Amino acid sequence: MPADRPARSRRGTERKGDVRERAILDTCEALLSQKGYDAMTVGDIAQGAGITRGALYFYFGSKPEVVTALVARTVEHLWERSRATAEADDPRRAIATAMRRTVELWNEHGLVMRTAIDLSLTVPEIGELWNHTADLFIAAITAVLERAGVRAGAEPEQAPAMARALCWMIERTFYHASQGSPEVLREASSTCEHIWLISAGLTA
Amino acid sequence: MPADRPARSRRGTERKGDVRERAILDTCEALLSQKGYDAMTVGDIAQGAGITRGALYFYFGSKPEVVTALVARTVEHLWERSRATAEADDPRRAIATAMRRTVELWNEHGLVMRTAIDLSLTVPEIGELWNHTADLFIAAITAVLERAGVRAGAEPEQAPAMARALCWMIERTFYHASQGSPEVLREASSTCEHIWLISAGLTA
DNA sequence: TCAAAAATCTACACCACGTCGAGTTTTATC
DNA sequence: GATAAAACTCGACGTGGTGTAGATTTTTGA
Repeated sequence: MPADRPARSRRGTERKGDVRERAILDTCEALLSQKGYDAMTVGDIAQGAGITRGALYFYFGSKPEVVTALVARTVEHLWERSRATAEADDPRRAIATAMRRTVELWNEHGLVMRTAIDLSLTVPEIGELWNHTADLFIAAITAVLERAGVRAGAEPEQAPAMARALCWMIERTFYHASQGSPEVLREASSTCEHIWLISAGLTA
Repeated sequence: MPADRPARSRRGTERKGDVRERAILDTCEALLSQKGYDAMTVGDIAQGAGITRGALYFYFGSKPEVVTALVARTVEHLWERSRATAEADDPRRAIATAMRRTVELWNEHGLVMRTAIDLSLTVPEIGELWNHTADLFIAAITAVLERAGVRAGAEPEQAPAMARALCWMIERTFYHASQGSPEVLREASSTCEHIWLISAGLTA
């Protein structure tokens, strides 16, 4: 999306509203970590962004829409960073770097990712966003598994189904671990990596 | 909890309110499946149970409390059924029966379990209930892993940590699969069982 | 400079929540 | 089977958050 700046002239054509919009999203993220989703009121967000409630409704139609935009922003960042992941030839190496990348992502964006997961059911748009993201990861895991010799195919014991289960394992494990210290997160990552390796038939 | 009936005389000392309370919980469960948690209003529940909002607040202090009670009721049922699980000597057999049991549980109580998971963050009481349940399963998985030869100990590649990751994998996989057909659920179960077996070193 | 578009504000109506106090029914006791 | 206590029910109220409407000010671009 940030690719279609028509480059009006040179000079960033930065509308005033663009700045506000970013401020709203930033405030939303901050409040999300302080009070959580439902304790956080639209008035809080507006106040934090330096405007009134009324003004906020000029930018977003509702509270969930604000959060959806925040999730979209974050998820886009995820896609950027994960584009070239897991392309190493050696499956072991691919798995190792994928997990390292994952730890980084959860360290940076854990909060938003957790709220995305939490709201996936109640806010359909967020659900789609997150499912799409998951599908990308599942595809990547599938590729690694197949390169490691796991049979392709739709049966429950073949690569895609296993990749799906592994993806959910990683999601949920990091969801919990990212609420603790970075230490905890790294250990959780080790465990996931270990199970992934074994599942790929790369038993040490 | 249903164990401490003082057995006033013989004859069930069934207070009128007990019936109402059950009606409220049943209505809550029904509405939960129809409209979801936040669409469902306290007035709806009361109406469904044949009383007014005011009367409902005699039984429960708030909407989340109603749902918490519903989760508690269901979770208690889970504990009942899972008490004697995974006690078979042969790990393979233990894993197989555990997964079969899990499929049954999610088929029967999938809805409530999903909402319990969804509300774990926002309603602390539900979070505790669910975490406790998860801990039981993790302990059971740990036992099986160790009986299968996986090293005990707190390191990320030893039994308890692996059991935790496997538990989250199963939780999340069933969470998603239980929204689809029983067919889907059984396939998901197969995949989980397969990964669990491999992780236990019982590669077919 | 000036008109259109963008941004902001205040005020309002709405809905759901949870509380209160006053009533009615059920239960236990003599 | 009368009666006091408890269990239960109701309608009305206050509160707080949501989203909308219309008037008003600021920014933009020609």
